Amino acid sequence: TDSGDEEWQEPIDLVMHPHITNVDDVGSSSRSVFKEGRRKILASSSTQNACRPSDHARTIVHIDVDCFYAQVEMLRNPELKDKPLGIQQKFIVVTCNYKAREYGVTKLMTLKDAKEKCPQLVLVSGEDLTNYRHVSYKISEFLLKYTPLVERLGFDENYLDISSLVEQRIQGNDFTDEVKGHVYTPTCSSSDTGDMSVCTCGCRQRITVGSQVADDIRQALFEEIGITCCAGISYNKLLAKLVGERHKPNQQTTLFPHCVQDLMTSLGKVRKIPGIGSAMMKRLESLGIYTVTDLQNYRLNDLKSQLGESQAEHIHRLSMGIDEDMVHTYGKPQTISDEDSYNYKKCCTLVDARGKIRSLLLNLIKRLEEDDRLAGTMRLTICRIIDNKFRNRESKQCPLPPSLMSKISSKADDVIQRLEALALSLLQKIFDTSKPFQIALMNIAFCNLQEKPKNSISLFFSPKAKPSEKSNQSHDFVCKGRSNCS
DNA sequence: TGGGGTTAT
DNA sequence: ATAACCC
Repeated sequence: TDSGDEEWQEPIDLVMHPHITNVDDVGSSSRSVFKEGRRKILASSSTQNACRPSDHARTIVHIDVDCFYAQVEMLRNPELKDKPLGIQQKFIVVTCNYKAREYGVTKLMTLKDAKEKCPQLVLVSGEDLTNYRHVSYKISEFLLKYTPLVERLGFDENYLDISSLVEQRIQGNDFTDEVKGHVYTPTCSSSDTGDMSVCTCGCRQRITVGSQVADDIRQALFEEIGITCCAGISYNKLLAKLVGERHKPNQQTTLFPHCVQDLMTSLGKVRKIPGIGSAMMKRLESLGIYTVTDLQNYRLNDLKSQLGESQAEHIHRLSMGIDEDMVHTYGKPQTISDEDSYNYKKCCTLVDARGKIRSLLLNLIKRLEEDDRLAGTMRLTICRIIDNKFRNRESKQCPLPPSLMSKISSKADDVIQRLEALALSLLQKIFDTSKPFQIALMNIAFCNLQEKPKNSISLFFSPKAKPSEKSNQSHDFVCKGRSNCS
């Protein structure tokens, strides 16, 4: 990167971005500051206060809706607003509003525990996700008004790359020097001082303006849809997500590069890093790695020999707050699935199984019709109970004949019967259904989703379609998705 | 624990 | 097809 700088030697463990070649982001004066910052890395190997301009070029916002399901229910029925509210799925309170949290109700608490904490708790069933899904997409589509770079994570989180919006505001002098909302300040014993003057590259201004954009977005989201959310603002997805959680609910927090090390250290356990799940956590524990700091200080080469090169490098970078993953524009979903779980002995016979399959399919077919695509594949996933122990999930899938799928409709009973038969044969493939069994959960998924062919013949027979409008509009939607552009 | 999703191998 | 990850 610094070809003209001969005295500079990159410390081997801190070669973070071998592929980054462009530093055109920095002017000539800040270029020396850049080097200054990197010398600091040499001075104390555990800190990375340096401004690394290419890495900091983006402005990313993470939007996290406050207790999403509860908000949707309160929107639908305002009488619930001032009551403690829990959303129930089977015998679990999956989430609750903040009034309920005052009583000590938490996410994923059993019904029994929740009622003990809060006897007046109002419960709404949240097993049918239809309405949540609709509101979820309404929110993502609202966010698309700001930038096409919106990525969904679950139903209630979105990443936005607002770099160009920020650039516009800077060019148009449409900003101030004040950060909107909270600024993350050092909380733990890292060497980060919180001294803003350390942050001297252009990202300081971009992130500041980013906080102003985020604030506008959150206000507009509340005015237009009535939903409150938290936002985290920084220069990559990892940091935006992590910092947004610092002030909840309905607040936003901004993170500048000079406090990244402190934020990462403050997480404590490696499991707190999004991307490190329970399986990776166990592997790391077996290596004596428990905290983010442990992971940062572990020799990268040793980690590589344990986890393989790509995984080792990935999580090692995450531990330092480095994440170059781009914001991927969302499109239509890749799978459409429906699932139900059965406690006790609700699903032990073929008749039971057939009934469960049927109701899953009826639901799915409606959704597939709304989606307006054809499913190329059907997958059945189940979870069995064998001598009172939950087995792992098992699945089988099969192709769906296009001739069958093109006739799909909630009214075409013969098609439904054929799908039912196919699903049952998938069940047979998983285990011998003539022997006793107990199924705790079934999931049916339609995947390999393909846009319906819109050729001149179907256009001709389609009742509402006007040929003149058709070619334009279909192009529009096909290219919104990620995988159909070939 | 529930009812969804995605990506990597 | 499974196993990891996310909410």
